[in-house]
Amino acid sequence: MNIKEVANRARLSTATVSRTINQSGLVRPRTAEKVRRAIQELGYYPNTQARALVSGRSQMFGLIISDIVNPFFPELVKSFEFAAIHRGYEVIVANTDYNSERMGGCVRRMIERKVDGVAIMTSEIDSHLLSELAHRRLPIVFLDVGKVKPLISNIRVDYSKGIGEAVQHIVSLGHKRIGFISGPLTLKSARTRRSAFLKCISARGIGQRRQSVVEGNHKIDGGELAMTQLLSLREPPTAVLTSNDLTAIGALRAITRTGLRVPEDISVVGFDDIELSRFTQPPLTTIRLSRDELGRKAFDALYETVEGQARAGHEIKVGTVLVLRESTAPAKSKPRFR
Amino acid sequence: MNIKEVANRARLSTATVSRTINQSGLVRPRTAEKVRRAIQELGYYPNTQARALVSGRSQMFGLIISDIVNPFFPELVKSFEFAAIHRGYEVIVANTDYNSERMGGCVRRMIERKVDGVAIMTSEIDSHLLSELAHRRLPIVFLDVGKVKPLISNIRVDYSKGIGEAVQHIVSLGHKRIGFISGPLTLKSARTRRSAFLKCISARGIGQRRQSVVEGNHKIDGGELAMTQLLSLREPPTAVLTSNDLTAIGALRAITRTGLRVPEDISVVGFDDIELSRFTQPPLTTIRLSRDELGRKAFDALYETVEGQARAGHEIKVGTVLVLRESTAPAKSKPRFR
DNA sequence: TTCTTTTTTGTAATCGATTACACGCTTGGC
DNA sequence: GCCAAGCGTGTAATCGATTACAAAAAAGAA
Repeated sequence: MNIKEVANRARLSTATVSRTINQSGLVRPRTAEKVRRAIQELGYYPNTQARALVSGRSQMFGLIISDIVNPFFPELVKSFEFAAIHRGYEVIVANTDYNSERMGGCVRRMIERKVDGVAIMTSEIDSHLLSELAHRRLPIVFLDVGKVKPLISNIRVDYSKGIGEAVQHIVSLGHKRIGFISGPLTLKSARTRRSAFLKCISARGIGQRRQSVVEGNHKIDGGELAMTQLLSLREPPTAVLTSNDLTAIGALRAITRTGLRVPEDISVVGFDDIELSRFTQPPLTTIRLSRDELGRKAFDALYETVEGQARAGHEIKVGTVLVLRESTAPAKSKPRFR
Repeated sequence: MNIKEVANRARLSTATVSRTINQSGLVRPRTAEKVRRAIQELGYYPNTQARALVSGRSQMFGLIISDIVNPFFPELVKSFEFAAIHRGYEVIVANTDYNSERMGGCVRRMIERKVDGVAIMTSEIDSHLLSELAHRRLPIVFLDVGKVKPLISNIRVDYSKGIGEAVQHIVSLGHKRIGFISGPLTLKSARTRRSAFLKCISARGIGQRRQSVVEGNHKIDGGELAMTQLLSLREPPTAVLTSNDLTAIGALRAITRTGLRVPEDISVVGFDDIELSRFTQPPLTTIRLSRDELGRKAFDALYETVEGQARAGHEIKVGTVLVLRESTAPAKSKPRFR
C-alpha cells in the first residue's frame, strides 16, 4: 500500500499523487479528484519514514523527563503532546529515572531516531552529552539549566518570586520560625528551590536556624520523615515550606500523626500544585507551577526554532501563583510547645 | 553524517560498513576494526528511518491510553517503555482523552508512523477502527476487549475474582449492606467492574438494593459526590466497594466530612492500588491490579507476535491481589444510623 | 491554423540504509 | 602450475516518498 499503487490505480504518476497530497497547487482539480478517490479506495496513508528520509525532518520531538510516575510530569507530557499533535509532530518520551547513565541512553535514542528537537525537562545532563547534541545541531530546550545559545532555548521558572510570595504570606500571618523541607539535594531543581528559600529568608533578615532546613526525597515518605525530624526539635517551626506537594503531604501526615493539627498548630505550604493538593486534609496551600504551561512553552520553543525564521534560542519565563487553601493560618500567639 | 561518510573515511564500501554494524560476521576482523574506528571518530549513529524503510520494520510500538494524567496509566506506560527499550523498540504514546473521535486520530497516527504493533489500553474502540488496523495486518493487543484472533492478543483481567475476594472479605467482617460506586458507565472498564460486583453479590444471595449502586466518574470529586448520595439513604451501606482508588479516596472524604469514621462506621475498598492508596487516611484496603504487569505483558504480547515464530494472538491473564490495609473493619453490631 | 506561453504531468535522481549478486584474492588439492 | 572452493569486499538495486528537470498538453495570440 504505497504511493505507487495509488498512482497505478489513478493511472497517474507518483509525482502527481505526491503533489496532490502535499497541496502544491500544481495539480488540475479534476486530476486531484482522481487521486483522492484512489487514496480513499485503497485506504492509503503516506509512509512517514520515507518522507522523513527525503525531507531530512522526522517530524518527531524527543521529550526527556525524570519519571512519568512522578505526578509532576504527566500533565507536562500531556500538554507537550497535545501541542505537538496539533502541529503534526509525534513525541518520543524517555524516562531517565533520575539516573545520569540512563540519560545517556535517552540522548542516544533521540539521535538514532533522528528527532527534530529535544526537550530536556530534567537535570541529569552533563556537558559531554550536551556537546553530543550540539554537535548534531539539534534544537534543544532546557528546563532551568544552562544558557541560551543559538539552538538552545531555556525555560526559566522564577522560583524566587514564588517562594518569596509564600514566605511573605507566612510572615504576614505572624510566623517567626519557618522550616523548609527540600527535595533530594542530588537534584538540581531541588537545590534551586532550596537556595531560593534560603536567599529569601536571609533577605528578610529572619533568623534562620540551620537545623530547620532538612532534606526529603520529593516523595510522601521522605516528607513524613523530614517533618518528624523537624517536630523533634526543641523549638519546631510553626510553618513549613516544602519543595513539592508530595513532600508537603508527607509533612501533613507526620503532623497529624503526632496529634497536632494543620493549620492550627503548624502551617504547611506545598510546591507545584498537583491535582491531589486540592483533596488533602486540609486542602494544601501551595505554589502553583503550571505544568501545562511548561509543556506547551517547551514545545513552542522547539517548534519555533525548527520551523521559524528566527533561528535563535529563546529565553522563556514561567511564573508561579500562590494558591491559598486551608493549610496555612495565623501563628498562635502562645505556641503549645514548651 | 551518514554511512557513506563512514565508508569514505574507512576507505571501504557502504556494504562493508553496514555488515560490520549488523554483525553479519562476514567481515575480516582487521577491516571491522577500521570501520569501528571511523564510526567512533565521526560519532556516527545509523539512521533508523532509512533502516526502517528497507527492513519494513520501524522498531516502534504504539501505546494508546486514555489519559496519562489518570494515575492508573503512568506505571503502565513506564513498564511498557522499559520493556520496549530493552528490546530496541521505541514507544509512541497517544492519549484518547476518553474520546472516541480522538481515538480515530490516534489510530491514524500509528498507521502513518508505521508502528510495528499497537497496544490499546483503553476501550474507546469501534469495529470500524479495528478493521482499519486489521486491514494493515498490524499486531494488536487489547485490554479487556474483543476476542483473540491471529494477530490480536488480549489481556484479560479477572475482575470477578478480585471483586469476589473483596466481597468475601467484607462479608466475613459481618457487613450486610454493601454499596458500590462505579466509574462512569460510558466506560467499558467501569461497566465490567460494576457488573462483576453485581454478579458477585447476587451469587452470594445478598439482598442488593439497587439504590446502593451509584455512579461516580473515576475521580475524587465524583467519588465524594456519589458517597454523599449513599450516605443520604435511609439505610446507608456499612461497607462500600469502589471502581477505582480515586473514587475510594473521594468516598473517604465524604464520610469523614459528615463526621463518621472509616473504618469504624463504614468500610471502604478501593480498586487498582495506586501508589497514593498507602498514604490516605486511613490507608486504603484495595484490590491491586498490577500496572507493571499489564505494561510488561502488553509489550511481550506484541513482541512475540512480531518477532516470534508463533504468529497466533495470545490470551493473557492478569490477576489481582486483595491488599488489606486499614479502611475495612468488622461491621458494628448496632449501626449508629437510625 | 500555427506558434508561443503557460499549465499540468511524467521521468528519474535522491534521501540513508540493507542485501543479492558479482568479482577478486587466497588457499589447497591435484 | 591450474582450477575449484571459499572468504572478503564492492556494485548496484531496493525500500517509499519528494522534487528538479523534461515533456506533453492546454490555453492564448497571431
